Amino acid sequence: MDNIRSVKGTKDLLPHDTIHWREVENIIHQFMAVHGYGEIRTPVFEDTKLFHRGIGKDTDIVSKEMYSWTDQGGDNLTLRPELTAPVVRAYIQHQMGTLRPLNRLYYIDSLFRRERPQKGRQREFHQFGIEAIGSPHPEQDAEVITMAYKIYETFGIKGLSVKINSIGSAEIREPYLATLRDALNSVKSALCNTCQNRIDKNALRLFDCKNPACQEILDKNAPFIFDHITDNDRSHFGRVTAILDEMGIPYDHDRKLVRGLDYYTHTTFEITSSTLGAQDALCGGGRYDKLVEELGGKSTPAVGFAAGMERLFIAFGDDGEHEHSLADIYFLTLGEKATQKGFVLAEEIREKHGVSVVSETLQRSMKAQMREANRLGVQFVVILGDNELEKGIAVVKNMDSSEQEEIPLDKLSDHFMVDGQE
RNA sequence: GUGGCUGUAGUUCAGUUGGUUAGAGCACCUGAUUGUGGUUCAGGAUGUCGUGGGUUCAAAUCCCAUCAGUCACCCCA
Repeated sequence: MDNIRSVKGTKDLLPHDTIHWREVENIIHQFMAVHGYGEIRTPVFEDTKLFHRGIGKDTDIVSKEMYSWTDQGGDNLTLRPELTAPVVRAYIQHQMGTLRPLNRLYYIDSLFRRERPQKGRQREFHQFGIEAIGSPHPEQDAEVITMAYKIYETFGIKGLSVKINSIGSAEIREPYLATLRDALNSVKSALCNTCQNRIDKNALRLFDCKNPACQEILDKNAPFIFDHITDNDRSHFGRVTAILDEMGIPYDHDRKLVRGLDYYTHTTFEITSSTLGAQDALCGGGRYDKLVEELGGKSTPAVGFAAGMERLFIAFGDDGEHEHSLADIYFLTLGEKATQKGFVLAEEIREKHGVSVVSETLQRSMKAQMREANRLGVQFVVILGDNELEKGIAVVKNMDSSEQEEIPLDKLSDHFMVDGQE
């Protein structure tokens, strides 16, 4: 009989992990609050059509990585593989655009993609990200990129590299792709198979190919989309970089940076860290001026980024090996009566002072309980046995100094108030 | 979906050219201290050697398959 284990590509977060996750999440929440972004939480599953329309049918995500199923009522549903489309769906559904001209939103949530797991990639993973919906102006692009950079900086991540590019407005996409195909037709046979397929299906993505031979051919023959964008697009990009310069954000203009999802327009960017390995992207994002309209809303420009939580933890180079105290006080009891009384007193201490108190429920020996108290890293142990109960006192032991004193039971909870204020 | 590497105790790993009772550190438990932890000392428990088949007198060890983990490709966070 095989034991059931977590599904491939999914992970349990144990207390040892969650303590670390919560620290990071708290910093993110605080960071977002300071920037005036409000949290949004959307359902883990959506109508499959949302992703078909939002992400693009020919993308890898939609064509082969989604967890989709038909439920008992015949609805076609999908576990969200990304969060921009759901957030935009919610934005439209709740007519958030009518409340104010600009909505600044952020999220920390889990996503699902059926890929082969490897370092920095799971089937269920977590992202935090922001979506600023409503501003067409370069200031908004700059704010988003600055925030992405700054949050990694506050986390102390080393080896950061920001790459940015512009793929222009949607109107120039088709004419550009036509010239790109023309330019490559003569050398098509020299490209790798996937590149040859992409020429027709998703030509922009040619630039993502890591095959050195393909790259060489592209360098020689392929025109960059950046050189085909309009003057307006170019000045938009210039404003974005000017603000980044002013903010002291280091970046590289990477003309080959085109991103994988169909909805991007104008600015695209990515932050990588050299500490990560093969999956080196910490976060990616850009402007998506057509998506709101695409999903049935009023034409509204937007910018955002999505950042991988698991990759952030890898970049920390820290598996959460911190020694955290799980409790402040261990309530050691010996015998049935003392244990019962101890439950009442422990609760009194919790209620009065809000400190964490752990009671004994294993009926262990004193030695075993002391060892447990030490393992938990508590500062105090309250000892209550028959002897103490008879005398109406409890022994309070300070685990650092090993000193102990007798405290009358009716003064026990007050005793910790004094100590807590030291 | 494709390829490489790895599966031995809770965990990290050792286990010689196949050889009979499969080991160590850490962790855990008990005792020294009949009611006092973290140090020390003494002792203890724990394994379908990932699973299934094959070769052999004999398999943790060799072969095949399968599953799982991991890294990389693809792609992305």
